[in-house]
Amino acid sequence: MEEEKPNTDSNREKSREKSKQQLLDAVGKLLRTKGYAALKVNDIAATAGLDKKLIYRYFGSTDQLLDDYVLSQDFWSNIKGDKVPHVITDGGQGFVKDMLHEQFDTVFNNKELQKVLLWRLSQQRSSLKRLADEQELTGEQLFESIIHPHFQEKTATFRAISAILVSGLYYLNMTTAHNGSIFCGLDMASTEGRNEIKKALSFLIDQTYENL
Amino acid sequence: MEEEKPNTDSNREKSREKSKQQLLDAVGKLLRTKGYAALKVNDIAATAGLDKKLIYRYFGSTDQLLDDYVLSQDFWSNIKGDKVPHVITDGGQGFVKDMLHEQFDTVFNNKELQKVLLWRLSQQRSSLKRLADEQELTGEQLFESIIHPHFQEKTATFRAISAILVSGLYYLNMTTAHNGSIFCGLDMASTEGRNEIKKALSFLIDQTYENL
DNA sequence: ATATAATGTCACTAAATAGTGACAATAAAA
DNA sequence: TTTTATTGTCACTATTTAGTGACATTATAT
Repeated sequence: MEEEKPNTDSNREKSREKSKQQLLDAVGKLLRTKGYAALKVNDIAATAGLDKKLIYRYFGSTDQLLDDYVLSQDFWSNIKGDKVPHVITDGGQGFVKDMLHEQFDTVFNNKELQKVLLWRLSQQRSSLKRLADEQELTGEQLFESIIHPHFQEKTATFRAISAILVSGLYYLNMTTAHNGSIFCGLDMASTEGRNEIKKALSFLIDQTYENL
Repeated sequence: MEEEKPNTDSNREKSREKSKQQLLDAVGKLLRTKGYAALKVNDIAATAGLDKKLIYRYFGSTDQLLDDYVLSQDFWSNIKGDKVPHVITDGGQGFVKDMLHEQFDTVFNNKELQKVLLWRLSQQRSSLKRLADEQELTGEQLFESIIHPHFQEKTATFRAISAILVSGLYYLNMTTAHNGSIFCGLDMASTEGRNEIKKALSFLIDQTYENL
């Protein structure tokens, strides 16, 4: 029977925690390098250099290990809303622009995040759903504290614009990672191509703030 | 040895072609209902009501059957550039808007297309790559014949804007199909939510034509 | 020192999966 | 009618996969 142990500092406890961590790390490594489809018990155990039996003993099931992994990571730490400036005089225009640019680069540079986005589109999994829900919550705070005061009854349209832009960033980066990197004639793997996207983002946000 | 047969109208030929078609249809059905990950020989054969041996005999391999399937479909028929009006007086503003709206609805209503988009993001497969390349070609004609004459040296930015909008439509529809359907607080499965997206698309395109 | 309980290893089962060889049934050709 | 070639069926192999029971090893408690 698996029971919660008091967190003594015994060798056994350390050993157990080390093994658990090795297994969680193996999940991350496989996810980054081969994607969610490669997350199979045998491979995870092999990658961790441990016996798969331990997965069942420590996590109950492969599914639980995967959920534990997802919940243990903070994929959005770079993006989260805790960077909201305290004083906002432009209705959030500068902040939103910066956030989108940063999000675009973060997803580009974070292979694991890309794989998670794809995973989330491909499989039903409660922990991934929860990720999405948490993101929605963070976004909601933003809309309520910054966007709504500025755009008032136009907030819904601003939401739609945000939805399109954010989704666009996700998809473009996923496409780049896997297929050829040309989209609408722009090379999404090149600095020039990506700068065009950033220019476009800035333009669209500026237009929205000026004319919505 | 598999050799090309003259297209006689013999019973054998008909039988063979019927079986091949049943197998191709089974691929489509599985793709629509369960996604690309469910495209396994045993399941395809079972869905077709035929022996899997025939897959190898008629297509050489499962891979080849899948490629044949992809190439046999015209996923973009609803969207293709053959709807370009002959006389354009607004630099394509109306046409581009209509196209995006239509594309948004088409992807939403076409489960198979959604699965193909996901497949394309998830696996390397020459036939899928070719799909993407063909789409690029169609787009290129549009950019050269309509967009460039109007936007001139700003064409690259317009490309970037298109890239963002089109990707956004793809991702939003994929997200809707699989996860919860709330994105940026809008319900992408509801008419209201989708209308907000369309309003936003129109707004962004109009702004681009007026102020880029 | 001995007993107990936990970690970790190994060999196994069972199911799913891809692919193939042998052969029956039958259409077309001789 | 006999021969030939093709369609379609079936049983089989080999591999991969998830999961488990038995047991050795070792740390902790008595």
